[in-house]
Formats: sequence, C-alpha cells, structure tokens
Amino acid sequence: MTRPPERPPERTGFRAVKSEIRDRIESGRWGPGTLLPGEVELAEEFGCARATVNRALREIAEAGLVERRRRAGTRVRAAPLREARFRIPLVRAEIEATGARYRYALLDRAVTPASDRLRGRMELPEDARLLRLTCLHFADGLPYQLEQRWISLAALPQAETQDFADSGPNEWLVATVPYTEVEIAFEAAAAGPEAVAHLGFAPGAPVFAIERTTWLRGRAVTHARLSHRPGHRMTTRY
Amino acid sequence: MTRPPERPPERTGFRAVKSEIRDRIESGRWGPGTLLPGEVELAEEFGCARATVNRALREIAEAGLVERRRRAGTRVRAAPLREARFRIPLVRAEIEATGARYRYALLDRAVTPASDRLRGRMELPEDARLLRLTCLHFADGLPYQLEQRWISLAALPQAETQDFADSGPNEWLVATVPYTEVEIAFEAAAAGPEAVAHLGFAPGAPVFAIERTTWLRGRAVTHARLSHRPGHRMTTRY
DNA sequence: AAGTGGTCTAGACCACCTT
DNA sequence: AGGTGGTCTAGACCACTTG
Repeated sequence: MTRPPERPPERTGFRAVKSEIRDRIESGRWGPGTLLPGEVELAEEFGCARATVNRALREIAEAGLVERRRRAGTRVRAAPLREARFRIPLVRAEIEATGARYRYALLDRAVTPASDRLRGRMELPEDARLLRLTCLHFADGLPYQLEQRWISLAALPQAETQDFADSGPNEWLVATVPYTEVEIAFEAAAAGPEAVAHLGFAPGAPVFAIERTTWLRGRAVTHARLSHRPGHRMTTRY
Repeated sequence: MTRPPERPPERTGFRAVKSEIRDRIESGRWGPGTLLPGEVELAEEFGCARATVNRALREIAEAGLVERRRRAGTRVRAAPLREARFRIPLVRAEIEATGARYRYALLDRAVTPASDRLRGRMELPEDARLLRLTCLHFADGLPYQLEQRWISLAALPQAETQDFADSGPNEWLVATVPYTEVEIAFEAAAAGPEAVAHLGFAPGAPVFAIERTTWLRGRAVTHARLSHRPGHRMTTRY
C-alpha cells in the first residue's frame, strides 16, 4: 500500500500560522472569549512578518472562529458564527456529476404579465411582461427537477426570440447575462398540480423547492422555482 | 431629507481595484472567457503595488467570478461559480432578531443506544450511547422549531449530568465544545407524529427540516434535526 | 524556459475604538 | 491618548504550468 500524496503540515507561511492558531482554539487551549496576543507578538513567536500573521488571522476571522476589532484585539468567538455554504450548480452539472445521463425537455412556453406574487419577488413594475417557461430535467430518463422560470422581457428582450427547445434557459442565461445580486430561498411545499403531473408526487406531498431570483444592477432579470423529486436532500460539509 | 451616511465609492486601495474589475466583468466589457491583464500590468494601470491588485483579484476569485492559474493567468469564468451562504444561528438569536420573545421547553430526555440511521449519520461505533433530547422553541408563545437532538456520551460524558431544563442543548454545546467538521442537510419531509403534536402540522404535511451533525477531530459530537413550523422559508441574498 | 500568480518581508501610515 | 488591526508599498523569491 502506498499512501496518497499527502501534504505534510506546512512548516512555514501563513498556512502554518493559521493552522497552529486554529489548533489552539479547537483544542480549547484558547477557549471562548480568550483575547489572543497581538499581531506583533504572534509574529515574533512564529518568526514571521506581521503581514503573515495578519493574513492568517483574517482568514480565521472570515471562517467565524474569532472576532477582530481595532484597539480591542482578536477574541475567540463565544458562539462560533459559521456559515453553511452551498454551491448551486446547473442541474446538468449536478446530474452529470453523479454519473447519470442528462436530458432536458421544454413543457410549456408563454409570454405573460407578472402575477402579484412574482412582482413582489422580482420587484417589478406593474406592466412588466415576462417569458414563462416550464421545463423538466431528467437523470437517466427519470424526472429529476421541475423548473418553472420567468424571464423579464424588459431586461432581456432577446429571450423572446429564443425557443429553448434544445437546452434549458439556465444554460442560456449564464452564458448571456451576468448578474450582480441573487436571492435564494429554500422551502418545503405541498406538491402542486405540475409536481404531481411531472415528478410523480402524490397531491400535497412534501416537495423541496429552491427559489432563485437574480438582478443586474438593481433590475430584475429572472426568477426560477426548482422543485425536486421526492426524497431530495441538499447537503454540505466543511 | 438627509441621506444616510453613504460611503462614496473608494478611490484608492484594493477595494477600489476590486470594484473596478468587478464592474468590467459585470458590464460585459470583460465577457466570459476573457483573459485579464497580468497583475503587474493592472498595478501599473491603477497606480498601486502588485500586492494590492493581488488581493483584489484573490477576493474576486473567491467570489467565483474569475479563475486564476499560474502561468495561465486570470480568466473570467464562463459560468460564474457562486455559492449561497447561509448563516444558521442559534434559534434563540434567530427568534429574538425578529423582535419576538423566546421561550424554550424540554419535552423529553433519555439515554439510548444509537439507531442504525444515527450511526450512519454520525459515523458512530455499534455500542455508542447517546443522550436523546426533544425540545421545543417558541416565538411569542407559538411553537417555532422542534429540535430532536442526540449527543454522543463517549465524546461528551459531562452531558449526562446536565438537565437542559432551562436552556437548550445547543446553547450549552456551543459554549462547551468546539468542533472541526460540520455537515448540514436540508430536506422537505412529511410531518411525523412529533411535528404533528407540537408544531400543529396535519399528518403528512410538508415540514422544512435541517439536519446538522458536528465532529471534533473525527469524533462525532452531536446530531440535531430541526423541524420548522409551517410556511418556514430560509432565505439569503448577496 | 519563461511568465504567471503565490507568498513573504520590512517598513510605514492610518483609522478606529477602547480606556 | 494610545494601542490595535487594516492596509499599502517595494522588492524579492518561489512554484507551478503551459508553450
């Protein structure tokens, strides 16, 4: 048996400093509320420049383990404020990553005015016109995700001439238009008629749904509701 | 009307460089796939040190807008790989942040062997003993979240002597034991008997549930299943 | 082989906040 | 008022990777 090419713990550099400091926190040697030594002092201890300690501490602070304030110094957080990060990839990538074959189908396409609910979510004016698409994404021939999408024709008039028959609107969108703001929401909802018809849910069964809205410089671009097949779990580990 | 103390866009520093570069990407001037100028060149353009450009670009890369490789340079990502970040605060903080009054109740407490499902989730040995707690968190007197928690007594023997009558296990845990790894999962599940009894769900109704497991240096510490009251939405914006 | 980003250093000035 | 972190600079060496 040969070992995988495992990196030895770094002996120098900001990674070494970072990992040593994390270790002192995680081992309890520096418990919650402890005031850490100043950057200058740590730099002396580790035999490096202050900038190196600074980078290590900055990253530890970003991770939520410590809190830094001028003049007050760096303190171990009482309740480590950590974030869960989820990557929300294109469905195609998500499906192909599991080794399954991806297939896409457009179920419906229409131009509509915006409903009140949508105008609220997307922060749209009253007379907004939207392109509404209903799509289905398959993994190995089985329905995987139902996508209900609305595209603002004010922001993206060229969407009206796209037919979206062969590839999904999400792929077209990411290649076409950048965005500056995103809102993502997760919820558990009762299966509606479309989820029943296309995902094989019993009426009222629990559906895991993601809603995603994007804006470009304050202007709503698109809103999507992604409903997943029964049993879907969204997981992250860090 | 006075304006809020709005910060003018920075004129110098890595923030200025960062925001200018983001702007060029978001405006489409540097479209997907574009190779950016090198750090040296950008430093000349912006009249700053290379380290300043480096920091700006590093942060833009972390945000997923560009991809950097030695020798190859910095490229605008074709499909911006962006992450959704969720803070999962203590329920108490979550409730009090809305202005509501927080109340806690312990419903049940027992020491049990680990079920197969739990042993899988927590990666526990066969003979593991767990402290199982069932708790309810109220907002303004109404049930807000049902917490089903298991604590490994091998990792945390002192949990056995805690009674958890007055404050929740999560608060005790964050103040007592650090962790190095977390797994978080979201799902939509059908309301079980406890959600029906305590959260007012109809049997089988959709419940938004978060499962969270933590380890300290490879050793399972605790696992929690948090079920939310009807209509709960988890949202993030960036 | 060479050019790119990755990192470190030593020094400096500054903004901010706590005391 | 003074000490802390926040940031910038100029220069240097290094690691990686691609041509």
